[in-house]
Amino acid sequence: MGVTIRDVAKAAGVSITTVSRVLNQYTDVNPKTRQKVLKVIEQMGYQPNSVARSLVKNRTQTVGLVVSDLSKYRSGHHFMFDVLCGINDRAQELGYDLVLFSTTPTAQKKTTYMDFVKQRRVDGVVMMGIRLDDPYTHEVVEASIPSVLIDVPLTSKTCSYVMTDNVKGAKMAVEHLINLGHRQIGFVNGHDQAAVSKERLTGYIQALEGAGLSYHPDYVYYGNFEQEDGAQGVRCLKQRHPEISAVFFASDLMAIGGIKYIQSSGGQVPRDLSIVGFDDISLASLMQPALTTIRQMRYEMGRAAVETLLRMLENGETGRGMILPPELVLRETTEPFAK
Amino acid sequence: MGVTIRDVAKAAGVSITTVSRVLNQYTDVNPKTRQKVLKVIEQMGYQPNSVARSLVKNRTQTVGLVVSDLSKYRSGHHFMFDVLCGINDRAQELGYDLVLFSTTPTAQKKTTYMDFVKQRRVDGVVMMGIRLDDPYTHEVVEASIPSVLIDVPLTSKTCSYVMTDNVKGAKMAVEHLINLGHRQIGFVNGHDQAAVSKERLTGYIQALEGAGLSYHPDYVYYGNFEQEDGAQGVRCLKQRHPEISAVFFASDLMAIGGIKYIQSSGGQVPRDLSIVGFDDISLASLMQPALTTIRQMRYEMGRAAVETLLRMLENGETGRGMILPPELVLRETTEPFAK
DNA sequence: CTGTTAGCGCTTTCAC
DNA sequence: GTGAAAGCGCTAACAG
Repeated sequence: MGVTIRDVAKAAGVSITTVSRVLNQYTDVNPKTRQKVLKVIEQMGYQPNSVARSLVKNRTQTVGLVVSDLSKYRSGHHFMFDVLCGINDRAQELGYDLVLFSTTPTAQKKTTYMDFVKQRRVDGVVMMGIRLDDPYTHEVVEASIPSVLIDVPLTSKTCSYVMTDNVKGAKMAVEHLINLGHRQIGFVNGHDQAAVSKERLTGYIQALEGAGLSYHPDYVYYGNFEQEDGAQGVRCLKQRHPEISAVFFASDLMAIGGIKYIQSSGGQVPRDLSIVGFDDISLASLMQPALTTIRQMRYEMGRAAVETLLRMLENGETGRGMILPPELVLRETTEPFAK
Repeated sequence: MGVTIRDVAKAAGVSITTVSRVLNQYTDVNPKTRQKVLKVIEQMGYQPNSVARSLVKNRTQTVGLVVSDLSKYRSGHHFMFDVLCGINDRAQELGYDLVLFSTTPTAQKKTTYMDFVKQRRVDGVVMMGIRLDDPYTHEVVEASIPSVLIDVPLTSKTCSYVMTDNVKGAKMAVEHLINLGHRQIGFVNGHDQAAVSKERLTGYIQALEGAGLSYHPDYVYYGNFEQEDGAQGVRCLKQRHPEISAVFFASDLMAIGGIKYIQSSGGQVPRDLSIVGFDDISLASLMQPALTTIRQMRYEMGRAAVETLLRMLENGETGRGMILPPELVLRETTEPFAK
């Protein structure tokens, strides 16, 4: 069915080597021969078989995107999708294909990360959605194949990472609240096996201390980035500490949960509680009231990940961290503290 | 670096043929030999090289997902992401890998659909986000490799499609409005090169006629599924036909644009205009007021697409259409018509 | 500048 | 039951 390099060679009256040469842009080919071959290729609609090429070159021009349980991110977590778009776009631009690999939790096939890499022979990997205590995590960092982690600040010779400056982001959020006059500020964080949670907590504390306020561990609630966790968080916090006048959430989804909770119990945002989220998902600006939040450059994170990966791959660069700046987006869910 | 079948054979004291046999679950292998080989494989951490395997078998165990300009769907169009998750999950379950192929509009690399398929040797393809007038469209339908189209009702021997029953969905939406007493019902449709737009228009007309109402082509506005198109649509419709009391939108995003427009011009939904959307994206339920809409089973569409594809691929089934049911989700943006 | 040759790692006849 | 050998489509020395 498919036309091979041999067919082209025969039709052009040259050896397959010569065809291979023009295919691979070698310069030592007689211009006339090149033209002839090119013409035949065109006519026959020949496309080199990348599988064969991969086999001999031992490179697939493919990067793997490993996500633990992609489907988990369906409802609302558009973080993943935007990063994915960035990865896909940049990979395409640089001539690489993207293959998805998501570990299904159901039917926990023991296809480990390394199995995937070894079998599919991807040239490099970017991972997201993994936790610090994930068994994969260290497998990747130690692996010989280049990798880039999204939101996990670990490096090795072959492993880089890309993440937002979460300390700064959290700090900006909380300082904004402080500037508005709030003094009792709660924090609904993500689970503690996410690197970002640790960083955001640090930022929260730094902002507090920078303003001479003391840090109450009891003002922090740990959720799982989901909407219901946000509702839970506000409920617990307000119940135990009615004096809290503002809450910072480690994700927009949780912030929305928090807002919905306040509203459903007869309150209003920001009148009864000032709220700042994190991410700036598209929902944030569409909400009523529109959510004040810390924007992450998701698409750019994806692009940067591929960029970094290919630099390790093609230039032999060594692993390093890359930090993207957050941005405070002022909208309608915060207002000055009114005693 | 990598351990090959030859290494395993040597270590196990058998020929590579035998190793290949146990790898491929052939039965004509002495149980003892099999055990020995298996043990060596385990010890050496051997993983068969799927590239080599693909070359000789001329099958890659890979399906391609072709999307025209994936990034376009970033803000708000979570339709794509959910379908993608479905595709990914089902493909994984069935032992196939997913490779993404999105055509970047910028730098319109002339890498056509067929080039991709021929080069990467994917076994089959699912396409989404393509238009009827897209050059790809017919290339795919006619191709020898199996394909499944999402939302484009075209079949051939090797081409199937999966889509929601859009006629019925639109009909349900409009009938709901009619039952509420509305008589002057506008329709903000998608662009007319989308198959779904045609179907939804049909449903709209059918509902009208079924209730003995007449169809005014002038009550239909054509947008591009984006938020701003919805705003535009309502503006035009209300301006030219102030008597319109309800509008059906061909996407939630447009419906939201419509709602925002009404609100920003001092009106209220549903008091001043009843609204029904289409899709049921996560935003819909989170909006204020929450959006009444027609739900599409996006994740299931993705799964069904892969299912169908693999049936063509592995059982030689011939192309066919698959229709998934829509569902009316009642929320807060519609109310009885009050003269 | 061009052709010959030897693999890349695997599956698959075909003998034994 | 098992092995030898051919070959998938291509690239990469190495000659000429």
